[in-house]
Amino acid sequence: MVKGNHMRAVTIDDVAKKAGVSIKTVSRVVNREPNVRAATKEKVEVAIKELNYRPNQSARGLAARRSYMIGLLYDNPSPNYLANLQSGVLEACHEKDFGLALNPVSFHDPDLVETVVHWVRQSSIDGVVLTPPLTDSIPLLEALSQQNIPSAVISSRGTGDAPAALIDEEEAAYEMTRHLIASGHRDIAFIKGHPDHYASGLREKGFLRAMESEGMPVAPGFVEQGYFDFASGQEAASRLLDLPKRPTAIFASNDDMAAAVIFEAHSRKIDVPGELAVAGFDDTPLSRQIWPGLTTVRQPIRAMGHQAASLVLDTLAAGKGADEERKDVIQVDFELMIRGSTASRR
Amino acid sequence: MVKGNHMRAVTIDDVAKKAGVSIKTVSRVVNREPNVRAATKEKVEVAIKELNYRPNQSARGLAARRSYMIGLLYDNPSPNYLANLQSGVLEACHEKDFGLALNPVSFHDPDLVETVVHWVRQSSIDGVVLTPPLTDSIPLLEALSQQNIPSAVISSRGTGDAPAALIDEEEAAYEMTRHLIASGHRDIAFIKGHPDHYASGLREKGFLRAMESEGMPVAPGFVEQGYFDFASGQEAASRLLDLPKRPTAIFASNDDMAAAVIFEAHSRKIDVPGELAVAGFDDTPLSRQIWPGLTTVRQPIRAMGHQAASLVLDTLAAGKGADEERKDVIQVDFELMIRGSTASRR
DNA sequence: TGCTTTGTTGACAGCGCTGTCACGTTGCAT
DNA sequence: ATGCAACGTGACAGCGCTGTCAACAAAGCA
Repeated sequence: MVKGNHMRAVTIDDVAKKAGVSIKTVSRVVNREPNVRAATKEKVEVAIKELNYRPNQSARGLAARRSYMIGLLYDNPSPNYLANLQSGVLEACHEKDFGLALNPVSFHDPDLVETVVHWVRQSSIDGVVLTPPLTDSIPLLEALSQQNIPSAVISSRGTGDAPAALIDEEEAAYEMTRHLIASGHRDIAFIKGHPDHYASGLREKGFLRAMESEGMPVAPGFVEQGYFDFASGQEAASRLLDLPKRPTAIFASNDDMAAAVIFEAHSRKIDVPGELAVAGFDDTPLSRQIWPGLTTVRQPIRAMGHQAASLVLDTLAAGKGADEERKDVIQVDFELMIRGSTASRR
Repeated sequence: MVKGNHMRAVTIDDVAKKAGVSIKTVSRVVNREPNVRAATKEKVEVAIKELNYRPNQSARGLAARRSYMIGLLYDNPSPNYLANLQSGVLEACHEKDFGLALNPVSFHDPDLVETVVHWVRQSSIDGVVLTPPLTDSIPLLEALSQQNIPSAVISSRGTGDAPAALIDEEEAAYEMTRHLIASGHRDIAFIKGHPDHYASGLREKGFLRAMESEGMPVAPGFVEQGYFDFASGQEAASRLLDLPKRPTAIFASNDDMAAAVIFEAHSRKIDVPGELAVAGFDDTPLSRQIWPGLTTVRQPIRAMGHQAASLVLDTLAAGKGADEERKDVIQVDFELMIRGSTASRR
């Protein structure tokens, strides 16, 4: 039996030969360096495409003393969030011939900063993308910046000044609340998100602002603490529905908690949306898979992941360092997804 | 402001000098190669510790023509599946100081095999973990094996002979069906999984075997085709519930489709589980977040990911190649999760 | 026109490590 | 003792790429 045909991988030499230029020129094209004549560039690009050439990361890393990888840091996100985000980040990396290194960490790890910095140095990670709530850890952001590691944050950003891809959380919550009000609700309760997440505060602010702008008081006990997970949503819902005069609508800071509200309502034989309207935030698949469909805010996580990764990669390509302040903030559009759970009251 | 302190990293030369040996000997110690005298090894290890030396992965990868990375191949899995699996795989990689490279591909891509082989070759991926339905592509498995790339498959495996981490799908479906029967159901319908997935057939087989073993005929039209997604589940449910004599229980091949059945039942005011019992497969979070809670089969995806990755990594460590046939099959336990959606009939 | 400046390209020297091979040193059977 | 494995070690040549610098061409300027 013939052993595997170990055809040599396509190298920069092959491309250079095919394009009739030196390997250095190929290198220039690959790395988008300036000062390459358009015609030459074209030739090289054709050769690259024809041979389906991909630069060898190890060789690149060794020669350039970097890893050509960016890191994605996350702390126990919802599977859906992670999968979508990662898909976008991965795509951006792929476009720029970068690799992606995943690093699940714990926000409450006292050695978080040290761990991350060590990891970055150890693996020569060229840049990182942070997800909430890590995005709001000033010490972490500072350490990264001090190490000269370009980074970008997703979704929220507290007082940091890293580039970010996010939506206007407050405005989204504001509009959702107004939708509830427009549907005829006055007694609207709110379930807050995890306090570690800066965005939680923004969503709450949006809710309160909408209520206030309509001159509608928020009844005592109508704002409950949640932690973004189903269980905490269920507890909050339970307390809310136990209230002597219970709300006619509940706006939960994310879909999992909103689903919990619906679950709790169902098990108490409270009709949704007849007796209780429910709104969530995130537009997870869950929101379409429960009955009734959940009214929620859609944020394009995948696109945001792509944007954030691109911010990092562009910084890398441009400055070769993170010196120049490029405090970009890419604000993407959210969208209210109106479904059965807030169908108009009769 | 001082720019980052660019201390030169500790290299193998530093260690060699300090230990008074050649760099090759240091390399031997680092790679646990045999034929190094204990005393020498000791000296080197001390030097490594004192200098806090870490081998440069890029250099290692370049010289050894491997990447010290394994790949995870997947085709559009559910976010939950991916996140869990990946978490397990990542953990296994971390334990062995390996990196993980993700590669989303398309099962129906006519160039699938070529794409994957090229990717493996170009990035010097040392081994791969496959997820369904890629696990069932004989051409892919063969190409991988021919390229001498150790691989392991997750969940299902068709006629291939790669190492695998899986559950007894048929037995699980069998037991679930028996649970339904034990709960008093006779008119049980089944929604099949995606035909691309080998496991779909196994689940159906388990269902049919249970029905047969009880001498219960499966009514015509009681087996519907589904594709693992919510929409197809909804269509199948719709047809099933339109039947003149509709089933009293529906067993869907996964949770998403089961959720769709419940959704459809709800919107037709059919009480679950009173008038219709529903069972799923996978134990996704969704199964706990809908009302009523979904009876389903739990399979430890995360653990299976860990196992599969370990299979690959062990092969790598052992043979330096995938020559010796080590057709391991790790069968892990599933568990019936009985929840509200199949509560006993009165 | 001659001379500088700017743009474009390639030759070449490593980056830090591992594979190969050759050399010296043991241990063990004769 | 003697021969011959097996063991232990190091010299050296790359792995595929990028940084540096020098060569040369084109363009601008006096």
